[in-house]
Amino acid sequence: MATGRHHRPATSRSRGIPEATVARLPLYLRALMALSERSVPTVSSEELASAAGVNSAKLRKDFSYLGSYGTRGVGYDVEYLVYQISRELGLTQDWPVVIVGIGNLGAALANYGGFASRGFRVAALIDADPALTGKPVAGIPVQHTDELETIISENGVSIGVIATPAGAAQQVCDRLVAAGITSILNFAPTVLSVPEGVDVRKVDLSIELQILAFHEQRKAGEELPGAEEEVDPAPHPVSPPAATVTKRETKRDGRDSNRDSGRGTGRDAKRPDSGPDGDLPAVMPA
Amino acid sequence: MATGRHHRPATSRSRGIPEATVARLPLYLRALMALSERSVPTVSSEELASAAGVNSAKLRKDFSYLGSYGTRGVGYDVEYLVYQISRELGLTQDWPVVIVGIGNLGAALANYGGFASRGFRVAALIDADPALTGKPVAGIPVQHTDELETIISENGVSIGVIATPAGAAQQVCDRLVAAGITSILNFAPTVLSVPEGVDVRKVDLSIELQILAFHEQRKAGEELPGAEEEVDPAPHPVSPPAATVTKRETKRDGRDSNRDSGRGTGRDAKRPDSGPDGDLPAVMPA
DNA sequence: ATGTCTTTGTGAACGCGTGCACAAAGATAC
DNA sequence: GTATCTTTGTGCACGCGTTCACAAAGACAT
Repeated sequence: MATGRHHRPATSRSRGIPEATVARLPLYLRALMALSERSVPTVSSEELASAAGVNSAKLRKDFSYLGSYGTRGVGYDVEYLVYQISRELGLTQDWPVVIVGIGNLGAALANYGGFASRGFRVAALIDADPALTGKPVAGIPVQHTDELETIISENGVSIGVIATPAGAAQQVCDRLVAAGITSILNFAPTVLSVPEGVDVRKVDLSIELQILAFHEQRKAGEELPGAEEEVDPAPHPVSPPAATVTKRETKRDGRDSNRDSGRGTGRDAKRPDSGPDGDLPAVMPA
Repeated sequence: MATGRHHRPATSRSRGIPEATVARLPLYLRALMALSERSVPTVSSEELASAAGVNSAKLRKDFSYLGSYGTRGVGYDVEYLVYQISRELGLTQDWPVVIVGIGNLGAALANYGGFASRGFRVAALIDADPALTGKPVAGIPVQHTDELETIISENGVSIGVIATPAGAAQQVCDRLVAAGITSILNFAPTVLSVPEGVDVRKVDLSIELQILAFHEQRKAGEELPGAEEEVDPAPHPVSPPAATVTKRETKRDGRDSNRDSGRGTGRDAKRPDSGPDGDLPAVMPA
């Protein structure tokens, strides 16, 4: 309970630009700036789309939300479009950013070049470790967490980056929000709860890898024509699952369950009680 | 167009688990392991959902794709569910991973604890800089790029992490794929093109910040009822886009040669100046 | 001018994802 | 056994996002 709203009305009803489109604008902008760098005057939707790795129809529709900035029969003026997208994204103004948690990751972020390239500027580095205080990272001296509120209000910071351990993230988040931050980029592997009106985006290495692993496993399974899937047929020769849990016995041990007949949709999956296919024991087996 | 396929059929038609669900499974798993740590035997969809920061109906529907693992009137068995999700994600097996590009970010990733926690294991660190070769990072000696193919084939690596500068990413990507990698996590700010069958997920700090900036700008605009917003009312005195780069050569590679000489007139830029909708005509202010 | 050619902008159809709301299933009490 | 209560599993509807396909718009040629 009390978990903060995770998202806005999602409709972005104010100016009617779909979220999915907003998420792609930076991609287009990057491609356009590369073209600009090479002094290319105009691009067609087809060219730009392939440079950005998207479908050309999608790109045109995305741009249509911004207005009609193209010329039929010719394409889009690169410089003009760069400016329009930059303005739409709010990149024509300066965005001071604070990074909280200057460990390996925080330091890497501070050093990241692409940071300052656009309108973003690292206003301060903050860490709870007194040993770090004053030490320069990426040319910026680390400040102690005690200064957090002061730094944010004095610099008018509205975007914060959390690169702390998971345990400290929610606490840091709360302080950031209380201090006036309204946008957070979270690198800690935790679900942050924030009041309405505060945006949170998360970057989670572990989750990304797990998603890749899922697809990887599926690929490996399909590879073989033999219809092996569902219940893992092959006992893994690798180490048993790192179940560090090993807690007390599950009092509800008789959990056999079973695999229903695949896609149970269409008919309510009758769950054959005490199925004959004794699947797996209650907890992480070998 | 030669540009690689961007995505799969997106439907994951093989086993019918929606992509959106797969992306949430790691979230559930994390919440479940926290519960397991505290020896909680069962959870309701409501509790687990709030811990994972999602809607309970969504969670139930997600789990329904995996099978019927709950008990009505009670909830879900934590240990059992941990195992089921782990298995579904392929986390019951060992996934060796290589990290290419051991700069600030690559080193931070190598040191990242959550990496090895699950089935993932850093099999090797690879960098093109000879000065780094042999130096241990996070306890693992960096190996030179020359060894890339050998490392991957000998260790049976199928997942690669790219943490190189943008310029090197595609090249590294091509070598990884040629060596047998079929899943890539890309931290370089570039669109990678890969052959079909290879999965790419990207993590892009700059894009995330730009998305936040967009919302931040919108918030600031709505804040004041009748204040500044919309298109900036003060259009810049029109100055030709030729500002920064005045090159004009259209010698772009073939395929558009049909109208090469045509638009060469010095002041060709004549796009929607003073367009019908009366928006601003200006361009990027340098 | 008229015609042809290229490329945009968008209406419309479709599919996926989300959330509601409720019947079904099991636990628990009696 | 029956009744009640809790919580799952899912049918259904709705809205967002993607894609197709084409008319409209402008450039260019004659």
